[in-house]
Amino acid sequence: MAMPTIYDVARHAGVSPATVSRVLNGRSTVDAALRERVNAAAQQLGYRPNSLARNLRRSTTNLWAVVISDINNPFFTALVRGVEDVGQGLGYSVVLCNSDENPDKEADYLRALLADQISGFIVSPTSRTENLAALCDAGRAVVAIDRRPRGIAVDTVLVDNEHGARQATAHLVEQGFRRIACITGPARLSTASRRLRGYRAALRAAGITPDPELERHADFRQRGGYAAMADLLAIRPAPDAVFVTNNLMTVGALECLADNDIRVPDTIGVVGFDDVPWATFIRPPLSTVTQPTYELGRTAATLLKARIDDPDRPPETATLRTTLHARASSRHQ
Amino acid sequence: MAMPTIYDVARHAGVSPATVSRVLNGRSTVDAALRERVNAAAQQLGYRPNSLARNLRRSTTNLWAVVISDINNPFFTALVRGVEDVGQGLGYSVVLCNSDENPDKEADYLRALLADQISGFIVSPTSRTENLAALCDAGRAVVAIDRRPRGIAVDTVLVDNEHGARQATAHLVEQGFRRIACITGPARLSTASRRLRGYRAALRAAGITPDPELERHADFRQRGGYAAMADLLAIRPAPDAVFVTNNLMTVGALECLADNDIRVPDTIGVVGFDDVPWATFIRPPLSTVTQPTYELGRTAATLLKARIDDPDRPPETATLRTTLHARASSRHQ
DNA sequence: CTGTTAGCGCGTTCAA
DNA sequence: TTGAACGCGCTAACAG
Repeated sequence: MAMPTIYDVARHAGVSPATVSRVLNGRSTVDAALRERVNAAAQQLGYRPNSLARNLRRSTTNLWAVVISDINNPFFTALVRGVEDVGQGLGYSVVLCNSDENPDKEADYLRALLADQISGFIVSPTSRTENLAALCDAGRAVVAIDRRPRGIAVDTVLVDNEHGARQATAHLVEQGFRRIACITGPARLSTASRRLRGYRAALRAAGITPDPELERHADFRQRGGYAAMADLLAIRPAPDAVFVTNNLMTVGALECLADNDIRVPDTIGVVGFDDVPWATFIRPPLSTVTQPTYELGRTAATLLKARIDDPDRPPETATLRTTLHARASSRHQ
Repeated sequence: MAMPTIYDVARHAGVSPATVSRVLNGRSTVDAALRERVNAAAQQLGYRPNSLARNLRRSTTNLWAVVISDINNPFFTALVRGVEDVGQGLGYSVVLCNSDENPDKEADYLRALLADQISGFIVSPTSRTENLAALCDAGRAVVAIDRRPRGIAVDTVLVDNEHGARQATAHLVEQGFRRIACITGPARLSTASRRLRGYRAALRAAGITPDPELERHADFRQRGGYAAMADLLAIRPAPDAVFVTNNLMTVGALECLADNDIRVPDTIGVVGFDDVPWATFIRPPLSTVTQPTYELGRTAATLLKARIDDPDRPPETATLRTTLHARASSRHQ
């Protein structure tokens, strides 16, 4: 029942363990006949190299860690899928950790993972960048995703948040909305501030002065979106449209509007950020700015692999584009 | 920059590596003064045991693998969260694999993971149970989740699918619907067949003979739900209600109804299975049968730990209850 | 091109 | 109670 070792295979094939190792890793060239015998023996015994031993020897693992800040957010899980697909293809397994946007939790995870000889990290960093810096100092391959870590040179994968927010807001302006509100995330996160900046830029470009009263910082979660929307509804004169800068807060905002029997888009036009599966079948269908989520994950994985293969390459930032899907929720009557 | 080893700590504390090991694992009793010195040295050096070496020596890992069949399904990701929370608390890391409902892919993963010395498996098994059986034969701790693996004794965590389906269907009957259709999953999956069975049982209990024409087997995904719904709409006389047995297919069914301008619940009443974040704010709010998803994960993790601690305990099946949330989508006019 | 040897870092014998 | 020595399974040196 015990798994066969490389010695079993060697004995079975009448060669030395080193030769088996060479055949299995294809590092060095081995005589065709021997190679054949080794492969046959391995096959026959159902041999699989013990990755613990292999990794101890190589002092690295075939593990990648993805540390995201909200496992309940489909944006992050979709992204992880992109990472996994690339990672699997390259022989890596992926472990997923949920920092919950908590720098201490993030620090704990990273410290533990550091000891686990994890070979690569993909992190959506919390505001505190020391954690990430510590990883880099320890010489680990690191890619930041979704947010730009401040003051530290590391491979990074982002979307053009400012552009996406500008698209969304300009679309609302075009439709004829004038008092456009914005619900964005915590100011300390680059995603939140960039999207807010894009929103403001689009307004200015249309000759509208951004009104601070119409801007709300919430928590990127459903509850926060709900509260911010409720808050905005109390303003007089009321906003006639709202741009919500992530998926979960959009759920909350829509829930709030429904609870208050406010008609979309008649009373308030809505554009959300991120894709949601129900965008097309709710009534009215929801206008969204979508991120290439899966592609973000793939890109991060690719960058990570490049970093692992060449630790000295200059850090790179990949910026992907968002797409505006204009639907009925933002149609001006 | 290299991480300190147990030898470094030993030298620093003026003891032997064996003593350090003993202190750190608390197996054997060590003189208090020495223990103190060792702890101080470890602390000071920032020592973390190399889990590769430790695990090679112990020939096990601190890794759990969760093999689910659809990573795009929030049901599974929520479940994984429950597993992770318990696992982390016990010192395990969790790797996530996506079998995509493909027995071959499942087999590949499990074979690979077997070689990785993974200490515990939580699997939502595809129809083919040999894969699971192989794991058990190899003496690994295994818990099946969501589906009942046929012909193999293994710890299992389920919900009472039949009960949940009966609840949903009985509720529709109570509301006055009479031609109630059911869109369920692939017949080979116990979840799909149990839910179908519960649906039929509820109809019979109400004196309605189940009509095979109103039963559809789809793929538990959005597209399949859409197609099945379209299919049902062509039937004459048309169904006046539909029970959809998972979240993704419910999205598809609702999308189909919206595309055809069919009013819910006026023309067709709808009850879905699984919770969805948008259930309450779409119009009409969606009636659902929800599973205690997170709790399912926690339960599986707890069972897994028990199995690891005592490989000889008799296999156990935990069955959790569903909850019916009756909302406007199933209100008879 | 192949075999022998050593050691990755740890936990666990066995003596003392 | 403590330390010395060994080996988990593998791969990278080094010889041959």
